[in-house]
Amino acid sequence: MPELPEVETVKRGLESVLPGALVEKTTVHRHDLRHPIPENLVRQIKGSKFLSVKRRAKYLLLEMEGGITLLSHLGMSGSWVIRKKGEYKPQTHDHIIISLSNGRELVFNDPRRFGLLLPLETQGVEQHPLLSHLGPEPLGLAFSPEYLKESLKARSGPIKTVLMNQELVVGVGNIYASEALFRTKIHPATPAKHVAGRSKEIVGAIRLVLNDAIKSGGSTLRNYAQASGDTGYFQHHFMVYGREEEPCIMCGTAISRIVQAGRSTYFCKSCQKLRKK
DNA sequence: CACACAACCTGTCAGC
DNA sequence: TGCTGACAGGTTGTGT
Repeated sequence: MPELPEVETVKRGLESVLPGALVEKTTVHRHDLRHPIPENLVRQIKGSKFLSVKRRAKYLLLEMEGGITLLSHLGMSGSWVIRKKGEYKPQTHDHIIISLSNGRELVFNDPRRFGLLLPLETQGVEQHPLLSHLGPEPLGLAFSPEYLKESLKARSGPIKTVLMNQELVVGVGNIYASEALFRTKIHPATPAKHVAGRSKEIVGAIRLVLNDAIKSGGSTLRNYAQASGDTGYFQHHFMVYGREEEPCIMCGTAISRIVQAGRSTYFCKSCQKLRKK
């Protein structure tokens, strides 16, 4: 489920419940996620209080008392869900269950196990190898038209793939890259350097799409997106993603699907013409 | 260096 | 009904 809007939605859900809660008990059913969950995690956080919930790129950072931050990533299929104790019915692929002092349970479920949960030292956590190479936040000031222009100038790869590179800008994944490009009328296969001059539009479109999606509680395709168990509804606002063969909302032309770097890209071949330079 | 691609793992769905 | 292949919102290591 997880591009920036979905992770931001989960973050807000956790934020309303976690701060101030103490860890009473942690159960780990499976350790073998993308990185193995350290054996000492359970001991390490027992009795500790959650202080805050932050998001960096598509990562969640659960800051705890005692200088520990739980770094989490949802991968392709991960979810954090908060449930009232007693109402909890175990699900397949529930890998971690953290029982809290406020009558809730925090459950990490992840069928494909591309997700991540690592206890790190809060001090200098941004310097951790998983975070240190990340580019600017797309909704922050550092992601400026000037910055993007400079970044695109040197890249010959297709603009859609380049926008998904987390070293250039974080949080834009397969759905929102297609959606943002449709709004700029740029063909997804255009060499990035050819549209460096249109960085202002691209920045604007990315911000617009991500903000709209956050307002909608993210997109829910196959799994629950929100910590409450509710579904987001931005999927109903997709203009091109997943709409192959359906009419373009602007011109009626059938939406196309191509594969770029192994991922599906959706676009309108009439609205988004591929032009040479 | 920049880019394409496979791999990681499980579930679902279309087609035979 | 059961099998097979394609595909799924991400990231990383390897090869060219």
